Amino acid sequence: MTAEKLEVSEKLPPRDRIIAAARDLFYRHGIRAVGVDAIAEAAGTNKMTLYRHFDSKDVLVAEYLRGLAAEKHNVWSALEAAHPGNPRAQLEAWLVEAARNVSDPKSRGCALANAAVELPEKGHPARCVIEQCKQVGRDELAALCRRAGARQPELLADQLFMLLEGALVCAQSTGHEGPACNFIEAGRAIVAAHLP
Amino acid sequence: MTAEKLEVSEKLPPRDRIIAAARDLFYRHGIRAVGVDAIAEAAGTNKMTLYRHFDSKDVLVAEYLRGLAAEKHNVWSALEAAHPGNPRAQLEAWLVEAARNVSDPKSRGCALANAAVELPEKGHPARCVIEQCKQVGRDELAALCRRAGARQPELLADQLFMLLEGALVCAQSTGHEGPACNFIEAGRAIVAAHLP
DNA sequence: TGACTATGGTACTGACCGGTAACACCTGTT
DNA sequence: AACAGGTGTTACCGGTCAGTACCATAGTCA
Repeated sequence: MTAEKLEVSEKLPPRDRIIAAARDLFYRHGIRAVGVDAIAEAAGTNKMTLYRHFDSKDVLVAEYLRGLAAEKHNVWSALEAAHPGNPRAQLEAWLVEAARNVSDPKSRGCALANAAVELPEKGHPARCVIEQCKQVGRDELAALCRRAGARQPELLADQLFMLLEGALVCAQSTGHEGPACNFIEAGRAIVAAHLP
Repeated sequence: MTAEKLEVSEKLPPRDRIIAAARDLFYRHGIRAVGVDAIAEAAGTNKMTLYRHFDSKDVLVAEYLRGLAAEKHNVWSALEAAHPGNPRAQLEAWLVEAARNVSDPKSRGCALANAAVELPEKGHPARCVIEQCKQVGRDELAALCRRAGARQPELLADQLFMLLEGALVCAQSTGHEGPACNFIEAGRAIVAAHLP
């Protein structure tokens, strides 16, 4: 854990470097396992500067998750841009992209879901970020399923959503050679069963 | 976190009380969030007695998970006993039992999967317990799917396994009113698509 | 009675945690 | 030259963590 050298671009302002370091360390080792000292060191700065930008570790965690949620939100417009007016192709592309995440050997699951496991306290500032991001993701997926002509778009979206979350957590428990490697095949079968 | 009173049967030997307290606290608050002092206090004993029975916190964690894994293993014989010679009914009963876990408001997901999220270090003594338990569970489920006459029993088992893991983690992220409440409907649809 | 074992109680160590105080520096602006 | 704001550095605080030393007690068996 010590001497985590700064792999972060030097020219960025300290706040951005801290966020980048937090992303890396929180994701790889877990939120509770990483101290603010380690983050500051990996960011090439120190604890004082960190606390000048974030009131506490908890709000840094929330900010870290907010950044990830914002990036996830961009996925939907990217899908529309890649296959304009073709929701079925967008759904297939969503499956492919999700499978890529699942099978990535560096993957350690969904950072939001992992944070929900690590931070069960009801009032933690990160929890509203988690819940809102997951809710938005499911609703976007349901809208896509509806545009694709699914007979029960809400049910299809829930099935795919649970399948993806399950694949990501399976990859952490049983490794990437377990049930997770059947993710895309399972997803395609579910989609096919819902489309006329 | 302080003054977690001992809800543990008094007459059990200290080792059993410690395991029982660890189960409760580790599951509710997370493994890294609970110290050995809190476990000893909740067990009605003290830290010294705890360390006389467990070499370290890490082996206590492994023992805690081993106990859960052993209980999970009993589920399969219970299913066979409840519906002898009727694998399709066993599969439906498995779904019902899983849905009961998913929708339980006290549920905080699968303790094994949560531990895998909290303990990413490769050499942790808990990791082999987690991997073995999950592997056995999936294989038992696949065997049941085969007995039930599924056309692709391995694929069906992986689908159901991922669906369950996903439902459990969804319940922690988006609450029990999110996609998780469609678990049993989703599971039945998947099963129906695989049975002739 | 005496000896042995398991347990309880207290106090401690050394490390680490989140968070803060005080001060030096550097850079740009005017 | 004077100032101001953001940054770096060091040291510190109180608390908690995992783990241990030491001793007192209770029960059990001989």
